[in-house]
Amino acid sequence: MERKRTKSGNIRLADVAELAEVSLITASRFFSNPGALSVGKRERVESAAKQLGYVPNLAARALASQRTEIIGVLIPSLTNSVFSDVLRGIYDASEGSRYSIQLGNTRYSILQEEKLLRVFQSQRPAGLIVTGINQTEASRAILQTMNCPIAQIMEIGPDPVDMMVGFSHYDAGFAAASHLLAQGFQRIGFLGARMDPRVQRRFAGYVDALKAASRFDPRYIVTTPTSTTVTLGGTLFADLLAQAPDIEAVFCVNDDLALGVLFECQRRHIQIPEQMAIVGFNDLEFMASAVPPLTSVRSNRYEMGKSAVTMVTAAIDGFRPQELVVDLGFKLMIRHSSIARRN
Amino acid sequence: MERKRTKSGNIRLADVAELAEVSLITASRFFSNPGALSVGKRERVESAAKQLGYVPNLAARALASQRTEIIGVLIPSLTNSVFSDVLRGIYDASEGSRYSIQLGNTRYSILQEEKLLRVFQSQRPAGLIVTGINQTEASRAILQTMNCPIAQIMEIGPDPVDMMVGFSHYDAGFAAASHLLAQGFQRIGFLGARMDPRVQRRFAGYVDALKAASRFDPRYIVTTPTSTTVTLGGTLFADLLAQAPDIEAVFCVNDDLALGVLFECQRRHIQIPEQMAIVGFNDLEFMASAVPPLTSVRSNRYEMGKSAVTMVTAAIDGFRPQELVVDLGFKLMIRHSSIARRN
DNA sequence: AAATGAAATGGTAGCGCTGTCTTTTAGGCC
DNA sequence: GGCCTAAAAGACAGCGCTACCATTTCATTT
Repeated sequence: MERKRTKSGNIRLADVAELAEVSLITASRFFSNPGALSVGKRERVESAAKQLGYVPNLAARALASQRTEIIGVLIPSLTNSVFSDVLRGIYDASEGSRYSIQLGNTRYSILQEEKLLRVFQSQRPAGLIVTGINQTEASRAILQTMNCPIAQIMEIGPDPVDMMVGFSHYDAGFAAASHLLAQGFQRIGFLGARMDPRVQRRFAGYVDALKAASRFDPRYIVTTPTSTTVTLGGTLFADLLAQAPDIEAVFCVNDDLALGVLFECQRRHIQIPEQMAIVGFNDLEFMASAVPPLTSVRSNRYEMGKSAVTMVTAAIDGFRPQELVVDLGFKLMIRHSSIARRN
Repeated sequence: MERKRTKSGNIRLADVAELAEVSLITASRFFSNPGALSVGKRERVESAAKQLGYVPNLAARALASQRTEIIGVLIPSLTNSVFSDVLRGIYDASEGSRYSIQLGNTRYSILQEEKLLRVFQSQRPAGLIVTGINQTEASRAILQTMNCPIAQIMEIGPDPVDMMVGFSHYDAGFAAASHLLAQGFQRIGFLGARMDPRVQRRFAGYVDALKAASRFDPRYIVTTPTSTTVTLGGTLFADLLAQAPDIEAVFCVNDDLALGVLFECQRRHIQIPEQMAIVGFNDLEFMASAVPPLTSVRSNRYEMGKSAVTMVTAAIDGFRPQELVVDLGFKLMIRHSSIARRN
């Protein structure tokens, strides 16, 4: 594989064109629209590029064409497995397209989100995916000026910036609490950690469900701004038991907390569901194989990521979806941990 | 905020320079080396940029300067929480620097890795982080030509492409098995899933430890190429029990499998550790709060990501680390699940 | 006051590619 | 064979920025 030395030492498209004995622009077309070349030239360019080991320069392409093939993605956490699933959907969908993903981690801070948005601005992304509907005023302003399709994911709400894919966390929280009420539980606790906007809406759903049944009591609620762990689930549950020993059931705002509660119950020899019902949120894989299997609220996280990319890429290509707001819903996975003792 | 209309409709550095009444290059320097400007001009450029809402164009910058501030990262999985931790380290470290991360998901395929490497080539990244030491020949060749600092992470081994941060999975597997042997367990099973190169090296460590103690028996081994889940842990354990009912202990190649084994034992009323000892791998957070707490091998995943970025960025800036291969080690976290019944 | 050198500023030429428009060639029809 | 149309190929300018080198400014030294 002999190397042509050019001024800069890099192999440029011009070198390929020269070797293939075609014009620069014809070589360029080979990469953007090979069908436009005659068979002979197509083959010549192809073999010349291969022979020289030509690698296109994306920066030059972006500058000349005034567009990129980058989709910026902003998520609040990398460790939370909820977002791993969303990301997997995003990366899976992007692989089928010509777009690549630029990921930013906001760590649940809307200020960090704003900062990352400014970085994205410099990249001129072709599309954008952001988490949630609680952006700062400045972030909203930036989004408005970015002039590219934008999807807000994880939840749906009023006043979308552009497109939305998610579900109602309020409804999901309401459904979880209602399920426990329907099973005949009366004193239903709430365990919450890292009270981000979506968690708070689940909480609001829980509160309203209990109030509607005249079962609401602030003594049943334990929350902390700390981030979630399994161990924390045990700790919070211990706090809840201390402040409301008569508690019958507990709705955990995510599955890690629920697992922590399960372990704490095992430690204290509390029977599930006979002495304590448990409902989690997200329906991570382990919930179904726990002993006993734990009830949870399943959301279509993978689908959410995938749809977001599909919608954004379609919009980039000029096919804006009919429905700009897509509700992917949720499903209450009722398992042994929340089946009524009486009823 | 009035807008200057230029030919392209975008605000360019030239517009900022014009408004600030300085030359183009002075405006450019404001962003690359503000200290080189006199106070007066610095302020004029700053306010002009702000007034116009100027956003630098990274593609143009990359093209003109012939370098980028992108660090490419290739990992095999987004759902495996091992890599979430590594990624968190990577993103945390990158935030302190001026570099941004471009992430690729290889899904444990070295062919996919090769493909993504070609994509990265087009971006001309300033540095690269790849997972493991098992690349294809072609991938190695690409890495060689990329002419930027490269860190291989997760494990260490012979023949580094450039730099390495990790630990010996063989030693860790050997240590886990040795611990069980030292506790007096004689029939020690192995549960493995998604047998990637690192898992296989852990397995080799287990095999050699048992062979050294003359305790090796292939009947004690159950593996599957399927990807890991908690549920799978239970299933594999059931298979192991079926083919070797006299098993006393089990070394699980990761913590999800170990949790599955725990649940399966609970289901079958098998006492841990009296009737069955369990050792996991990775030491995910839940291991310590399980009932009983589960023994595992802790690796410094977050540190691994962080160090990799630190080493790569230092190398980009011309400060190649003294030690090109960094062994971050591992730590056997001995908990109740593997404490000997006799001894 | 002249000489010196460092700091501050500017001019110019690309970086590698694609959009736009123009020219050439090939193909189809009477 | 001549004419028309479409396909294929090319010329050229310029995307927005920085590297490189040249020039100006100004404080300091003799």
